[in-house]
Amino acid sequence: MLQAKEVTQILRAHGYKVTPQRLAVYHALARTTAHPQAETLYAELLPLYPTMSLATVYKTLGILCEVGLAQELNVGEDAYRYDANTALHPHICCRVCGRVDDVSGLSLTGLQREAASCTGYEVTEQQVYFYGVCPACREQELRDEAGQRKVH
Amino acid sequence: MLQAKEVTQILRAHGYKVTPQRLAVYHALARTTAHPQAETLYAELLPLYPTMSLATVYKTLGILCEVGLAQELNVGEDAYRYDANTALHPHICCRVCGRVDDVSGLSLTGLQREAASCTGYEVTEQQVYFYGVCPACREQELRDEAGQRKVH
DNA sequence: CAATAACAAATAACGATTATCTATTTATAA
DNA sequence: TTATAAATAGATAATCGTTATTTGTTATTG
Repeated sequence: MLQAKEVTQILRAHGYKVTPQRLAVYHALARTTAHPQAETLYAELLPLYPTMSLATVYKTLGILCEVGLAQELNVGEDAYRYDANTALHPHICCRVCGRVDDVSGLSLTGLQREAASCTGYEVTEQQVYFYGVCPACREQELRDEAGQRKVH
Repeated sequence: MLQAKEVTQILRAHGYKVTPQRLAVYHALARTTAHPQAETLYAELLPLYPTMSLATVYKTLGILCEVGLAQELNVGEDAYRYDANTALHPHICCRVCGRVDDVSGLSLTGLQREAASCTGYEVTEQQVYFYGVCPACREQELRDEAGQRKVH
């Protein structure tokens, strides 16, 4: 998570003005690893910035992605998610509760090179998404099964 | 690409009726490797089935995904793409022309196991997307650069 | 201090997808 | 084959995430 000073520098370097709203969106995003949607960030910021509009959140997120302070995720929901961690790393999404977590400790740079040689593309980016059931939901499922067995 | 008879069996086995429209959507999708959007399939089918509506295409694609005859892709566009090849394989998307190709010859099963052990999730699916510039667009870019040099 | 440009907020617009409703078609068994 | 019940297709409208537009405000520069 970058400091306000660094964020300011980066925005200015790309010709964008620095406003309290923009810093607030960045810090709300950088403070969490929950990969929120625009709507979630908006709801979180509204108490602090009662005049902020959802359109401003979207526009700011677009700018943050453009200048390399965030990345956009799409796990197949109806809405985008955002991540202030722009390092190359996979994400994993729980099919039960919908949470999205980072996956750290997988080396993916080899994949990119392989993909380039398979396809003839010049490969510049990649996104890796896993889907399954998170630990909390797995436990819940085990509890549910146990409960059902008692009923029978 | 499965034959109509097999598709019929699979749909019936899942309790769905088999209609000319459903077979047509499946075959239009299975015939191509371009990973079309619903709109594209609709435009392709309209001359053959003048009464078909876009809603029917969407509903049919949803059913095909549910019964395992297709999968849904999302490379970050505003619309979903669909693929009748349901085997686990990555996709690669050209940032210039937007085309989406299959990547074959990458082994991904190890990744899934690694992700499970990193996160504690039970991992059931994955999607791998690469982004870059396709061979055709790379050539075009080279030609454009050559042209610019002449002008100077 | 004036002039200019960029901005935030509000609103409307847009477009992909889904829900609803009705007439039609399919599957099934007599 | 044909009658019947259930499921479907198509038309239409609705929904919702996202983007464009407009207008008044703020910040910056000379």
